[in-house]
Amino acid sequence: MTAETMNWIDRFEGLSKLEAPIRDILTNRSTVVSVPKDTIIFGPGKAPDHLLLLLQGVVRVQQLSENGREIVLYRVHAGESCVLTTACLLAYEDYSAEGIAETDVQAAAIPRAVFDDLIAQSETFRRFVFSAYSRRITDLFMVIEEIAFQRVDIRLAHKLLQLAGTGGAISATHQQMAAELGTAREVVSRQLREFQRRDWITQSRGAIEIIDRAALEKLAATES
Amino acid sequence: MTAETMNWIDRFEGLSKLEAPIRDILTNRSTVVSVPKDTIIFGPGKAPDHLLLLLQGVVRVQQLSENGREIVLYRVHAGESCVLTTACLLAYEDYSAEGIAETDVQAAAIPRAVFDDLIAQSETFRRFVFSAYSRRITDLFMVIEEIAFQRVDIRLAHKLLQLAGTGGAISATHQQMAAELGTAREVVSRQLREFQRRDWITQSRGAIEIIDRAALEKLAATES
DNA sequence: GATGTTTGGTGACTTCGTCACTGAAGCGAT
DNA sequence: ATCGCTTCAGTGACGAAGTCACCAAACATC
Repeated sequence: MTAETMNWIDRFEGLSKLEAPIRDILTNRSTVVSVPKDTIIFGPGKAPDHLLLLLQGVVRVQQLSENGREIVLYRVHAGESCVLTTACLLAYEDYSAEGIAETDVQAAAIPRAVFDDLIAQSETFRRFVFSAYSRRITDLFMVIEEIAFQRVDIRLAHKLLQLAGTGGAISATHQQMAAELGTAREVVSRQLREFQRRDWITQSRGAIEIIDRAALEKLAATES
Repeated sequence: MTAETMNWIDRFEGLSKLEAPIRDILTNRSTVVSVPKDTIIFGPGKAPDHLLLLLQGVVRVQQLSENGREIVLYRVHAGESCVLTTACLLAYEDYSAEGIAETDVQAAAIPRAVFDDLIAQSETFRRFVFSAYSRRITDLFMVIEEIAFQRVDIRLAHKLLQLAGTGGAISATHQQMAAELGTAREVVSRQLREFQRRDWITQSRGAIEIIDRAALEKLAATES
């Protein structure tokens, strides 16, 4: 229980220098939870009472609108924390963002009271938390900048490169790609058709494969 | 110096129940600064090393893009804190948002080290800070939702009502209104012309006056 | 193989963003 | 006052993006 369970702390950049007594609090007063893929971890009317530190897997945080459209805000990967949940804990208003397990997920859940203790007692932990906030806010700024000022073809090229594995294969429907960019399905379909016409990608139902990575990178690097 | 200077703490909802020793730290180790209108309080390459608590005035936080366009993210009013600056303190990346004094501004500046002390020692202060973060993040979510999913005429009507004083007068150029919404000046001009045609507003150089508030409210309440 | 569901394709149309240019309004200096 | 400069707003043409209604192909299920 000691060497084995304490190890997860070191997976977090920023927590490796954590003071010994704080490490103990963290290991003893948090629980490791497993969440199956596609579970809604938090969302409207489902406020979590724990801070989650992701050990394994990916959580997608997205925003829903009344008219059924959605946009992906950012992803939380292993080694990162879901600070939005702490924000949510204290939010007087409900907000409409939700977090979904994109893969099977393992996370360390820290109860609200323990979180408060850790913040009070450890400067290292404080740095970790505020740095996480900072990163998320920066992410949100980038999302705003992109949807407000960037053309969709550039953003789509960017996303394709970002989502593609080393082989260039992407498993996503046009609808899902539209949600990534916060636009409409038809817009994505048309852009992908154009990419295909230029032999930059090939498509099949629910899948996209990048053929000419260089061309997409060139488009993605376009200013304005 | 005592009764007079300690008073500003009570202007902050969330700090009124602050423990006495913490109040002392706050009053003795922070300085009240005055900033003239239009000063850039923080921005790219100008990272502040203080947390600011706004005593008087309004700070506008906005995002700039490479191609010269801009969008207003939110405003900080008296009684609120500029948490973004703390995020900025720890941000490893520079971000492109900037804070501008929209009026003459008075603020209590808390040095980074004192901020850390206060966070460590006072649960009340922690609540205050995290609650402020939560509010800002909610604001950013709303901005994203609006620019991604709302029509500009609805958003413009909304902004006009929001910016108008009790008399219905707004002092802003079309360019400034465009920045409020993150759109182009021509778009705002066309929409305002349409509003004027319907006798909802009157315009003159650098000023807009609301005539038919009810009509604008009806439009702003439109779904989708 | 028949049926229903999901996914993608399409055309027509509206809304929004961009570009290039015009003219009007305000302001300061002489 | 009036000349010149700067800021602000109006305009038309066009391209990009979002919306709507509908269809067809691919897949899933029975």
